[in-house]
Parts: sequence; structure tokens; C-alpha cells
Amino acid sequence: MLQDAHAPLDQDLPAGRRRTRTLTIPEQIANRVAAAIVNGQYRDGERLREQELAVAYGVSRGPVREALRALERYGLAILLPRRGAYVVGISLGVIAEAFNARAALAGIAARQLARRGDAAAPAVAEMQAAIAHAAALVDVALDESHLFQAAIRETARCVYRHCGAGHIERALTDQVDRSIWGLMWRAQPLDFQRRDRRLESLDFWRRILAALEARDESQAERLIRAEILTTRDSVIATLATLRGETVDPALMFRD
Amino acid sequence: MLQDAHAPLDQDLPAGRRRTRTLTIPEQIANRVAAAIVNGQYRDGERLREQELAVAYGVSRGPVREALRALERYGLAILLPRRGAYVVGISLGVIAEAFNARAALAGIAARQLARRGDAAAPAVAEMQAAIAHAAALVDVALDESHLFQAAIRETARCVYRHCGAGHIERALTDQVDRSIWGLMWRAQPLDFQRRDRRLESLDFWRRILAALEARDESQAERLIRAEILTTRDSVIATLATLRGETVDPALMFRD
DNA sequence: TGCAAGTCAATTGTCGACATTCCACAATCG
DNA sequence: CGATTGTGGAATGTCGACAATTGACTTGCA
Repeated sequence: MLQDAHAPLDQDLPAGRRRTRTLTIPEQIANRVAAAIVNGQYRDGERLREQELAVAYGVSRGPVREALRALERYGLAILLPRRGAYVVGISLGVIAEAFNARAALAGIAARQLARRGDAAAPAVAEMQAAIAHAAALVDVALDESHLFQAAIRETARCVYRHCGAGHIERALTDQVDRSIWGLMWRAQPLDFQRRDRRLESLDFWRRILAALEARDESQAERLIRAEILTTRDSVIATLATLRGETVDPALMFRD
Repeated sequence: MLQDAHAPLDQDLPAGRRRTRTLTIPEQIANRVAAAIVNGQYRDGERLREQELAVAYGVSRGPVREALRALERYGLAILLPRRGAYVVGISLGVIAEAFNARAALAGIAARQLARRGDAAAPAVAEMQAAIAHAAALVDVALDESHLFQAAIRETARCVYRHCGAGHIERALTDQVDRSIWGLMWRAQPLDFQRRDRRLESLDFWRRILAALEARDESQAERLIRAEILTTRDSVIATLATLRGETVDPALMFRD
């Protein structure tokens, strides 16, 4: 990855245009490099040089070091003392499996939530707010589509939070940054740069919400699975093109 | 933890007395602070100030930052951006459970290894070497007992490596530094500072080796469980005194 | 007297320079 | 001719200083 053109980091923008400053500089760098790895812009085993990244992102080597440590946590790089950082390539199959696993767990969570009856009320209220937030972000600029993603992610978390099964909630949300879910969420931003995909996802979630309000367990499970598997297909298709790689068709089931 | 006296780090010693330089400075600092947390020298929620640790260990804040990130990986601290690092207290119960879980898994591994017959030959050979190494280290200085521990740890790993069950081996050795096993190994050095405990452990492993050579499955399982549970009792007893804390007796079973 | 805004000290974040270590290449020796 | 050791360059490790932010304290006002 010798791409020399990078968008400026938040703090380099004029104060007026500055985005929500919740991410530290190392986190922003880690996210960008992680996205580049998932997108296949780095090859497996490729070396990540501190100075190179530092000049590319316009910071000193300190924040870059922290970012590399974060990438190691995510499982996207390995750091050898005195020998540098190296990219750990993630196959499309692993990413597809992450989506598949989440589809299964989220389906169970949605079913349980629909079954909970009155206890689902707070979940519905929170989801309405989160969906409204996402709807307001459908037409954001191309480089701010991650804000829409965050809103969708929050919508999904409402389901997990209130499904009544602590172990499922934990499996789906705990340490999201250091698990396979991180892979999934990191693969998605590219997908949400397409407006049609943002609309499609939003529509799915509105129908999921309706199914939960109607306490239709089967429909809630079916829809949330469909949303995740649709996203999987779109993400994998995009990545397959980018990376010139194919994925085992058996992983791309839709039932 | 306001302890002002610290033993010098490796690189501060004259070249002749320098220990095996396999650990980086941040790792050494992380290990010391981790031990201090497990030993109860830090209270839960206590703040870890970078500058304070830096002067205590005679380095600059850079390596300390890396050490704090490592402690976060181990689950012994949390780092809040711009707000510092805080100790995550680990109860004696959690530590005891780590020993209990390992006793169960290691017991299965030993049984399977004994059952493997000829395939166990390389394991026996490696264990003999590791035990000989440990035996040579029984009389090391107080502050080098971690070398003995490393030898014992390697002896145990021989069993896991050759037990023939990949999932057990992975559970017992994978990412040891970032899992509950890390807690266990970190709690132990204090225990191996006692010569009688070093001798006791060595004796256990010699008998375990003999049982494996004799292909006595039950004896192998019984002995490895006994070794780990004996260590558990000794470690917990030491920590309970140090920390003035008690532990649920139900966790201290011996069957 | 209670609350709010402003101020200040303390601590983390960032930077550039220097020190140390590793690796590749090359020259030498067996 | 192959293996080994010495050397040079490049990258990581470490350091001290400066900048930015936080949280607590103080001060002013209602």
C-alpha cells in the first residue's frame, strides 16, 4: 500500500468543519489502516513502517506506535520487538463467517426480544430514536458515512441490550474492537458509502422495528437475519472486486 | 502502592550480571506492575500515573505508556483517553477459578497423552529436558525464581503440546498473556520464591513424568491435578495473607 | 447560600532528536 | 566455492520538552 493521498485527520480541519471529536488520533489512524487491511490494500505479511505511516498521516511516530498496538489487538497486525509491525491478512471467508455468526446470534436475540412483550417497550423506544438518527444521516457526505454506520450499529445494539439474554448481548457487543465483530464493522464503511445501501439498511431496520412492535417473533428473526446477510453479500461482493479474491460459495448461504 | 524501593531493571545492571535479555523494558515494567496488582499492592480503581511509574522504574514515560497498554490487554487496568490508567482489581476468587479451570483441562490433557502410547515419546523426551532444566534452577537467587517458573511452565506445555487435542492445547496456551492463564502465572512467582515449593513442584512433575512413561492414565491425571491444586492453595494462601482477603471455600476443592 | 462560569495546576498527548539494535550485503577465510 | 564474520544503513526504542486537555478550585452573581 503506497497510496500517498490521505484525507486529513479531524484535528487538521478548521474548527468549524471538525467532526465529532470522540476518537483520539491513534484511534483514527488505527481505523484507517484497519480499513485498508480489510479492503485488501495491504498484502498479507506486508511491513508497516512507523515513519512511513507518520508522514502519510501527518503526525509523529508516537501516535502511530499506539495505532499499531491497537491493530495488534484487533488481530490485524503482529508486532515483533525491534523488528517492526507486519500485516495479518484476513481472508474474505473469515469476514463472511463473522457476518454469518452475527446473523445467527442476532436472529435469536430478535426472537427473544419479540417474545418479551411489555419488557420490549424500552427497546422499541430506543430503536425509534436510533432509526430517526440514522434517517437524518442518510444523505451525509461520502466521507462521513461512518456516522450513518454508527447510528445503524446503535439500532442493532438496542436489540441486543434488551433481548434478555446476557450471554448473547455480551457475545455480540463485548470488546467489539478486539473480536471478529470488529472485522465486520470495519468491512462495512465502504458499503455504506453507497446511498442505495444506506436506504436499504434503513428500510430493513424500520421493518424489524415494526415486527418487534407487532411481537412477530418469526418475522423479527427473519428480517434481522436478512439485513445482516444482505449486508454480508454486498460487503463481500465489494471486497471481492477490490481484492480480486473469491470466497467459498458455501459461506454465502441465505436461508 | 507508594512503595519507593524497586529492584533495578535488567539493563541497569552491569553487563556481567545481566539476566537473559528476552523481555523488553515495557514488558518488564508491565510484569512488575501486574505482579503488584495481583499481590494486592494496588487497590481496585487506584490511579496509575505515568510520570510516577517512570521515575519509580528509572525510565521515561514512553516505555511506561507501552506497559500500561499491556496491562490493559491483560485485563489488569483500564485506560481512559486523556484521563489516565486505573487499576482493575482481581479478586482471589477469580484467580482460584483460573487454577481450577486449568486443573480440569490439564487433567484431561495428561490422560489423553498417557493413552497415546508411542506418540507420547517425544513429549517424554522434552519433559525430561525441561525437568532437568528446572532441577538446575532449584537453588537460584530469590529474585531469579521466575527462571524456575519458566522451566516448570515449559514442562507443563510439553503435556499440552502432545496431548493430541488441539482445542485443549490452544485453550491452555494460546494468548496466555491476555487470558485468565496470565493471572495464574502472574500469581505464582511469589510462591516459587519459597524453596520448599520449588522442590515440591519439581517432585510432582517427576512423578507425572513417571506416570506418563508407565502409561498410567489415572495416575497422570490425578498427579497433574494435584500439582495445580496444590499450587493454587499455596498461592491463594500467600495472597490471602498479603491482601487480608478471604476466598470462597467452595472454590478450594481438592477432589 | 447555592449555582455557574472562569481560572489554574496537574496530567496526558505529541513531537523531534538521539541511541540502540537488527538485517542485508560483502569481504574474507577455510 | 561455501560458510562465516564484519560493517553499514535503516528502522525501532528511548528520551526530554512542549502543547493540549481535564478536573478541581475559586470567585462572582443571583
